[in-house]
Amino acid sequence: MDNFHLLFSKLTHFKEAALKEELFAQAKFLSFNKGDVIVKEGQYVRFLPIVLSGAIRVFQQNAEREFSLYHVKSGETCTMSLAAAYFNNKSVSNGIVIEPTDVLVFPAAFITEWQLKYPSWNQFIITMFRKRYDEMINTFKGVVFEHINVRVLELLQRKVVENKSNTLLFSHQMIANELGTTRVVISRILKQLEKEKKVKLFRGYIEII
Amino acid sequence: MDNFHLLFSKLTHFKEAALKEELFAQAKFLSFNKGDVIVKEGQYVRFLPIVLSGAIRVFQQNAEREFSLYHVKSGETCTMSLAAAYFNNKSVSNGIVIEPTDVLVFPAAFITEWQLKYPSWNQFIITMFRKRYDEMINTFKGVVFEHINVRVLELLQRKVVENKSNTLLFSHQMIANELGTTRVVISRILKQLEKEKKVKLFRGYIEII
DNA sequence: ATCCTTATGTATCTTTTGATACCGTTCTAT
DNA sequence: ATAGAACGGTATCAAAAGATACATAAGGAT
Repeated sequence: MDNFHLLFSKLTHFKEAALKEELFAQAKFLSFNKGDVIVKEGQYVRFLPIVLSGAIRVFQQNAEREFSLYHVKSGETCTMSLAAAYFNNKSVSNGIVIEPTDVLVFPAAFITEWQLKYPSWNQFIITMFRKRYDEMINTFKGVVFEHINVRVLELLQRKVVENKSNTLLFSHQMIANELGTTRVVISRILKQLEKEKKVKLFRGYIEII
Repeated sequence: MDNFHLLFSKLTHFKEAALKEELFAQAKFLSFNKGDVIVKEGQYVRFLPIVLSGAIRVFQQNAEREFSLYHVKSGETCTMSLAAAYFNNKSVSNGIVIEPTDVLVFPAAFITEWQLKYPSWNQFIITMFRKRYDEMINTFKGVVFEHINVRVLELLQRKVVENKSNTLLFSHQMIANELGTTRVVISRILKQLEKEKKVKLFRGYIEII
């Protein structure tokens, strides 16, 4: 299978032959490693990324803490970049690669152009906005209405489904960064969950029961 | 000034003459009173609202609490409705009118159709998505990184700017509902702010100093 | 005037979360 | 092998927020 078909086997949203050709013609392929910074809050965004494989974590931070807004996975784009790139504006969030990741990037100008020309591109954009809204509102609800212990357990259960595995390669610090709290708090809660026979703790990973 | 021009004096985003005509042809005018429910979480959304005057509060709730995501004001639309209406899906939030409000509503089908035909409509849609993201992320940051006393003061200061007045007609309960906490907590914090000479408290309103 | 609702003030107690500190263990790089 | 970093456990104390209860006052309706 050549690159063209490999690419579109992962990007099933796009229907129009002309769109596919344009996508292929304009795309730059980029590969990133774990820890690479894609964008920092305050930086200008001039390119729209679409993830082919791997994952990017989009998060907010202050001096002591971080919390995740969402993860961008295969076939998805980052609506924060989209909203910024469209107006040649600054990013309001940070994006960092959390596993080896292949990305396509497109110059921002095409976002609008293709929206007007290709219904499936437009649908892709709106679908992404919708998906991120849903994710953010759920996170929001968690933060406002739930205690951290509940949020930790829900996060773990969600990841079990996503990863199709009961063993999650998370350090306590990573969980703290997802949820906007500190490592000590997470360790305390995980220990309690272990007492309740809901998880088993190991160095560098957690088993959900 | 006839209705047509009155309408578009408030909706300055829309440039194309043909779009204006279509908007006018397809729109239904609706008037709401304070307290009217526009949409409830879980309801299907089949129409896109654009506010002409007044304001709609979009919020989440559980058994005991509420918190606001954003307010939809003159010239704006609700991106939550947009995302839902586009896919003929259910609303993930609640919308309630907080002052007498005039609204235009359009059948959902036109959202896409006009996006493909009219660049200024498309820009309007993306602008709204961007604006709501910014608002939600700021709220988000507040919830995760700031204590409630800071969030209360920031809310009041923001409203002073928005309303162009140092006197805000807010009850303590309203502030609690904005921020996702309880009346008692807000009363306690406001009293503290009063001691610090940052506000003056009255029945039914607050003066910001 | 009387009753009812809404708004606010405040005290008390509990729970949750945060901050700090210190420890031992495991892994990695040299 | 050894040093240093990353990881996790836990104790102690402080602060923030929540829950509950009760009181007073203002405003509206009849």
